[in-house]
Amino acid sequence: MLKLSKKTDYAIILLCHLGDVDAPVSAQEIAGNYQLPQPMVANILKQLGAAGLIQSVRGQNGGYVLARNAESISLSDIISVTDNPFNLVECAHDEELCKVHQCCPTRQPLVALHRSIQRFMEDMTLSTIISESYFENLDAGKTHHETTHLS
Amino acid sequence: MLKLSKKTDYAIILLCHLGDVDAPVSAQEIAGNYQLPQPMVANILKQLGAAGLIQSVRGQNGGYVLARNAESISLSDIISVTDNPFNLVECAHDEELCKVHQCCPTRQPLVALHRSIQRFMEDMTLSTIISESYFENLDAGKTHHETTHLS
DNA sequence: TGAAATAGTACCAAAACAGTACTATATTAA
DNA sequence: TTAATATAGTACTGTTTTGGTACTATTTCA
Repeated sequence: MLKLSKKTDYAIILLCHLGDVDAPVSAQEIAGNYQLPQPMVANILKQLGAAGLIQSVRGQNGGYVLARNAESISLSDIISVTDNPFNLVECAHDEELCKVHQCCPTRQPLVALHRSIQRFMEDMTLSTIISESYFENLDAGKTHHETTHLS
Repeated sequence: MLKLSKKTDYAIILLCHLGDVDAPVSAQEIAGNYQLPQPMVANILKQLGAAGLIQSVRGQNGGYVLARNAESISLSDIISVTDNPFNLVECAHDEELCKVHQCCPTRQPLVALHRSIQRFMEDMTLSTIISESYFENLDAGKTHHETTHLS
């Protein structure tokens, strides 16, 4: 299915939060703040830490901080941690087939789609996401969330 | 996971094939031609037929034909049949939350990504796919499929 | 020393995916 | 008219992925 996993969805929220704060933020704190399942949040933060997107501070008053500035973290970076590395199609029909018959018709155009999405996700940085969500929040009172669901 | 289902992958192949031929083509014929599982192919063709993308001809010497010309069938059309209708994110964290706290930071930028992909898939028609795959096949002998896998 | 945090790992249930099976019906050709 | 070859409809199943949990160890600070 062509959609982001919840893990990715959550990860973006977590990172946005970290991008707004300077002091280390704990998993519990974020989970409470956004009403997300605490163990899930903890797990995702662990993963993001292991991937080097955020830095951990252990011990009491510990938590996580962004490891780099928000401009240098792309949506693509995030997705490769929480989803698998992005692959629109992973040549389903094996290469043998391609040799027997003509090469599968799907590859060329789907590679184009893949690249287009890939570029978009590389250009979209965490700082962009944060600033755009800021605009969103400004008139949140007016719009009243009618547009919450996509498509 | 952000990838196309095999069903969609197959569907594109099937439709490309139908776009190249005038006479009705049977499920068995296509399955044999591309070494795809015959019942799967049959099922996908059934779905594509029910969705009105292709037309069925029953009985001996029957099969399927494109119901419209290849220019008017978009990748988006195909995906909405074989995958669910495209939804990059389906607001995970429920609306209650949005009212309590600020609206989730993910929506705005992900809607942008969603729209971008959506447009791409609407602009990409079956005829485009077929012609691009034709170029691909021309030098299939030279390239020898080293670029078969994405990313 | 105890509380609060991350680190690591392993587990589990539910959903989606990929593929199969079976029965019914339509069409054509011998 | 009958057998063969198609689609039509529906339901089933095994495997993988997803979403989420649990548990133990380790680090740090008060």
